[in-house]
Amino acid sequence: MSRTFTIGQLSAAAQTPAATIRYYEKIGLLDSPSRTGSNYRLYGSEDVARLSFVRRAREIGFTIDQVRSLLAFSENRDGDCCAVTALTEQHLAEVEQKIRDLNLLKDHLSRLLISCRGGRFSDCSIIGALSPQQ
Amino acid sequence: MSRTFTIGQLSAAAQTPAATIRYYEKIGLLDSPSRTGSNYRLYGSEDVARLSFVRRAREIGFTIDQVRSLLAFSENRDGDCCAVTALTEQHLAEVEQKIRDLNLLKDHLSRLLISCRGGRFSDCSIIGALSPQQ
DNA sequence: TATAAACCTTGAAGCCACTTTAAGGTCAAG
DNA sequence: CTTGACCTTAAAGTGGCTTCAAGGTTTATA
Repeated sequence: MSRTFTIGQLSAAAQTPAATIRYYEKIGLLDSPSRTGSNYRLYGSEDVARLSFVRRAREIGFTIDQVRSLLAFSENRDGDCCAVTALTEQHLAEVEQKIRDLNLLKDHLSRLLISCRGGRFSDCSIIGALSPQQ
Repeated sequence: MSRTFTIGQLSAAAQTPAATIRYYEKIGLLDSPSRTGSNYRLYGSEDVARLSFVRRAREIGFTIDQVRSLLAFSENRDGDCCAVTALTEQHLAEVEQKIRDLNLLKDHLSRLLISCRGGRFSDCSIIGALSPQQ
């Protein structure tokens, strides 16, 4: 027989704030747990596993909707793994695009800083670069 | 004498949706403009310049609060440029941190994809990596 | 001149993924 | 028996907008 957890214990076990757990329940990402006589939420070990899964997927940047899909996939052990691979590939492509965008931005900011030789605002090349018609 | 702009014309001139212009006015990033007899907002060329400045600063990732500071700096032509440089350096540091984080994430996702050889969900190494106690 | 299309107005709600606040009820330790 | 740590809920706040609903105005066309 498995032990039970209050929301605070689940929070500690799955490294997730209690408010976030309630939020996940509210949006239907986690099932409503049973309650004690005094209306406290009461979880089991399987809830720790499920929430840890959610937390890890979120940590590596999947959206809530993607996590919903991943959870569904993970609970249908006979399905084909391709759907998971496709989701992950799509996510990877988005991450790579973000990296490209941020590298362009980084170069832009670096160039702005190099061009700036100090002095007054009226001479500031950063302000100048943001101002129109220059 | 400079020409006037309706919100739609300002929107086109500064490449910013009208709803965003109203939002910027609401949060005090842009001044309330004068109005026509029929209560339409009426802008001048200086508003095009100011909004273009805001749009460019936002495009390179400054927060609204940072843009507020940059605007204040740019209108005080006698001040010292260091404040602008400091803001830009701080922003650059944040961008560089994000790039590092995303590169770690990218490597993590790539490794997950390489390890996945297809098959059923029960064999899926991606699902496995997200599940606890593995 | 009628009318339709394209503009403008406001306030409020929606987006994402939470976090924080307010105002309480419950439980274990000293 | 009271203090403090836990739990409950609903609602509002975060950032930076976008979208919606329900109107009023102006311009182009038939």
